[in-house]
Amino acid sequence: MKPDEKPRLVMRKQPTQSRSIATVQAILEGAARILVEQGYAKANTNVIARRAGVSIGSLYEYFPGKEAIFAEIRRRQSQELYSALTTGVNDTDLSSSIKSLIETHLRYVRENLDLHLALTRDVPWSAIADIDAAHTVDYLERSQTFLKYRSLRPQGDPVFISEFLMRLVASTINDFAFSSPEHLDNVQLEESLVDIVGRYLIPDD
Amino acid sequence: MKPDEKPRLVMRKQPTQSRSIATVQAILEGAARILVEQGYAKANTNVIARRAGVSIGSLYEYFPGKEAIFAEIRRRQSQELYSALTTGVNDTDLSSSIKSLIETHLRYVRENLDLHLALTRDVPWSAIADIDAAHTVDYLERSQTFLKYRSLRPQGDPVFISEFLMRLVASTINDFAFSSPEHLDNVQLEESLVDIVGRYLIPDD
DNA sequence: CTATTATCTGAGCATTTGCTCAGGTTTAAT
DNA sequence: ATTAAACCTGAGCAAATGCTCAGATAATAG
Repeated sequence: MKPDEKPRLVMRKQPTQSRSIATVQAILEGAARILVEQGYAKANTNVIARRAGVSIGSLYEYFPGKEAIFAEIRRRQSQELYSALTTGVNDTDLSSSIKSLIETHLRYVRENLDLHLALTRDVPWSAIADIDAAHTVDYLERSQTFLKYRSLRPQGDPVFISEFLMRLVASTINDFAFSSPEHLDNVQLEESLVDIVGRYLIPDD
Repeated sequence: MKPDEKPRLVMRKQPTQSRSIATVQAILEGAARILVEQGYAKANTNVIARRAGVSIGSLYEYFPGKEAIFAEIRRRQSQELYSALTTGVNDTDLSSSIKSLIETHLRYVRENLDLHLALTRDVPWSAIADIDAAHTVDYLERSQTFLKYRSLRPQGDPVFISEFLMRLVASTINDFAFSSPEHLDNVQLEESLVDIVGRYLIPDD
């Protein structure tokens, strides 16, 4: 029997009144600002509270520490991306679904560049480890059922192929955002991604 | 005239005697251990020094702070990977060079998994931002001259295509290491990468 | 109107972390 | 052997950070 440790990455309680919802919102926005402008190291709870225009006591009312704040920010961002990706997929046209996924992902990264970069660069893995996991699983299942019943060029496990392509697209976009953000607006990037995935997946007929 | 700030990411001085070289080595190894086992947040200078069996004073003799220690670790790791990648490339056979790059990169990540993950996950961007830059530039130049004088299927800027593929391969491997390390030993991963890149690049003849 | 619950405040103590410095030891040079 | 330079030590202070708690204010319920 472990003396069950207190969770350090989830909110202590959910705000119910509109006043407190605003408070939490202010904290999250303040934290995001500090993160983008000063980096994770300088984003301590006192600084966040001041920037949010909220007392330090209120902050600890809802969050057990700064990790939990950024975990929550990440959760919301992740949810937003996932929703966007999901809506673009239709179950009948493979090519157009691929194109839509890449387009949507690129657009999302462009539109949230600063926060997206700061979150993935600076916030320690331990704080955001399992957050995307649920979405990823969900996402994988979708794309798997999608691919499984189609005859595709590459031989081998469709489950793996599905994961492989998903990670390839996402990580390539992230890497460009990281190291070469000027290319996010370069049409070549989108075209190349669509091209390489399409060519890999679809038989030459 | 800026009051030129002291660099916070480079070693204060190079050790010359064998004794001090060993000290620095111990510090780097201790730091790497702590990083892997406890994470960046818990790796403060006092802990690192104790783990390295070195006094805190000695640590500050060589490093201005913990960021510099991990920057140095990163520099050495990056150098190792870059050397490995470079040797595998020959200037005549495109297919075999691609295969070699992918193989080498995968082997490197497999063999340094824990440290590699900890470095990219936990160590803040600010500490390792420009370290890979030099290598990347170098690397890009090589692959560009390599591709530029060859007729390739994809139309468009060969400079971009070169960067695109480099980032695609590297980031996909890293992403699997991150989120799906069990697949690093899966032959499908290597095969798929070789397949997708080869098919993208090389005309159907 | 009263009681209860939710929310907010910020001074301030405890803990952690960063880092120096005065003094000691080892190595190299002459 | 003597001196100089390189190297090491760790107590301990300054600064940063984490977090609580006693008490105030606002919303809601009965």
